[in-house]
Amino acid sequence: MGVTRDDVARLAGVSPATVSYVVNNGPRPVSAAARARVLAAIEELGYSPHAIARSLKTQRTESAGIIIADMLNPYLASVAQAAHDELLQQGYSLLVANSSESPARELMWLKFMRSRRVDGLILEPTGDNLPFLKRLAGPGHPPQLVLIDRAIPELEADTVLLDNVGGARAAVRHLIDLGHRRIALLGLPHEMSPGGERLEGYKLALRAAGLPIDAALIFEGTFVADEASEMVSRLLNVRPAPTAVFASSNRLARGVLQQIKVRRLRMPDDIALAVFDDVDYFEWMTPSITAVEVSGVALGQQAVDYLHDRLTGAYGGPPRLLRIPYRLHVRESTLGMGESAV
Amino acid sequence: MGVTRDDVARLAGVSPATVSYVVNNGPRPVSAAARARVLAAIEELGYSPHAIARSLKTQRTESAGIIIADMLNPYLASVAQAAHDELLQQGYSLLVANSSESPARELMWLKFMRSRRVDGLILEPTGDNLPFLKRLAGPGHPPQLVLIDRAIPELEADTVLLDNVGGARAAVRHLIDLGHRRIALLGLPHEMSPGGERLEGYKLALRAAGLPIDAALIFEGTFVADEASEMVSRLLNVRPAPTAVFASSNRLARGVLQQIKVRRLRMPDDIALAVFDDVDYFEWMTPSITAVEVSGVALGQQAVDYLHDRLTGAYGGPPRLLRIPYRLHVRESTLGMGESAV
DNA sequence: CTGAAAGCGCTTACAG
DNA sequence: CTGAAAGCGCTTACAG
Repeated sequence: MGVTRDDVARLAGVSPATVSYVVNNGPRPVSAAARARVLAAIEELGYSPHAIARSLKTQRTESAGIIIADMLNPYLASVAQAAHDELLQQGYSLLVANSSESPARELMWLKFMRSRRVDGLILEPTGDNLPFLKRLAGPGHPPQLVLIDRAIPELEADTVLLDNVGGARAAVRHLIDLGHRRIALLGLPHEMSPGGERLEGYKLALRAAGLPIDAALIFEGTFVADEASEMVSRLLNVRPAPTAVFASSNRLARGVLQQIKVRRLRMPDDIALAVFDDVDYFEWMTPSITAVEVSGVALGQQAVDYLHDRLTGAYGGPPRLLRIPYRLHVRESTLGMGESAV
Repeated sequence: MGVTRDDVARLAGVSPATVSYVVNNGPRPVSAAARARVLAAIEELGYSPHAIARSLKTQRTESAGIIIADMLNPYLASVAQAAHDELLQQGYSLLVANSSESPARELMWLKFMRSRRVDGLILEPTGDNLPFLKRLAGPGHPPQLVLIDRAIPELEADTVLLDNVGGARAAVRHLIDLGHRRIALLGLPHEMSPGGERLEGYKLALRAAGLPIDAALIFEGTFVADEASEMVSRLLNVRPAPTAVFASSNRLARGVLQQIKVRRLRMPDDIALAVFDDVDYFEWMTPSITAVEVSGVALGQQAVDYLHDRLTGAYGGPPRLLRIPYRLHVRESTLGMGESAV
């Protein structure tokens, strides 16, 4: 706006320092008379303190960044939203960025966040850029790094993950309990921790039931939505045919729904479906979709809490790791319409 | 990180100014030898230019803000994502904030964005805070304001809206063409432009067909999702019963799906449904849902283009207003399963 | 092609 | 309770 602290000081007839003390409510007292004159001058001029200049002096920006793969994914959107709300409570703002699963873009954003001197950084890592991250996340100096969703064991950083193994195992066990013996896995890339761990949960459930692990039923997908449908198409053509599918993400589930529609199949009679990651619509679709719910809100809040502990010095110990629990919602896509408890 | 331009200058054996000229590639030439020494020193020290300090001097932050009602709404998420991507192209970062439909929270964010000196601000306004916005959006000084989704005629600002009237009219006309005579409207708050305009489109379609406008069939909702289901419940109890519903938002549509599920109704036989705002799942549900698609991506990009024009001085004229066109996707929730063209 | 220096708008120790 | 002043890390006109 062009109006600075000095303008306010001049109009109020005090020193610039006094204006600062009024604006910041401290750290030293200001007489009631001077305060009143300053506040009146601020009002009259429409003065807005320059947060950028303040940051330069204080060496804190009161801001955090979050880099996620895709804010259109409702799960990640809820993580970002929760982080946003939680940070707001603590007086921080949030810079949201999309890596789009691209390591190059991730690196660009990492550099950007560093140049903007964010106090904290929440990262859903692509898995690359390890050397850069190691330098960035050195202890003591900002930004304070918290990893979410995907583990990077080589990095000394607080991490919040999902209980991928538990959730996948529970979903597949549920399918087995219903009598399914040929259960296909629609997986995320196995080399990343969510993909690998959901695959592991799938295998554990089969093994526990004494069922064979058939490589022909295991499909490894990418994050690209369009590929899902084609992959499901191949999956449905396997013989003997699978009677159930466990989809490792809501994106992959969409591919299943798409093929079911195109082929005019019925759930669960022709094929049963269970999904990792619940979406609002799953509950109100017909048939409703059985899904493992993992709270993006809980994950986002936890990440901010970890950040906050470090930033305030409330915690200074070794890296922490926490897993957000899952909840299995059994619905009509596995149970059938008649038995539904809606 | 603590390492500053002066550290680099010292190690490279040049003046601090020369470091700046290398980092910024100008505005004056640097000898190849000096450049090489500077680059080596930057690499060795891990120097990261301090964007905050730079902003203070240049008076530009190369950042923009967006304040939307709710980033969990897939439509608004796509707007934010598109704005993010478009700004990225132009070297800007984006600060995302949620007003949650709260004027107080909106005001807080407006002040925050101003104090952070964002160059541009994209706002989906709650409708309040007009005096503050008027001062904020004075011509010439930052932040440059662009309104989205909701008009505020009293404000001199570029605005990007949806073709609410056209989209609603097309959907209701489609229902009329199928023979429906009692069509209920599930509306957004009428006093805001999207709610009012979608209501107007509904009325226009009825009038054009010579049908009466029955106040008993018009429901005015809020943005709270939970209320939708209860409102739909009342709607379905109107006698004579409506044979079709036009839902003015994806949130409201969820309430319809919920009641349809609870009451075990069939679409479109018991009740037909058309929705303003398409959601990915609508296409793959059974029955698939007829919806008016409005591109959040187009809206986000257009908002950024408006911003960019102003920021670069490419446009300096009077406020502009643009409406994003709609597209009606006719699906099974109105057409029936047999006739579907999937 | 290069350096010394002013200044962006603040905070806060120093001195009264 | 208050003011004058140093300094945060940069950019860029000024002078050579």
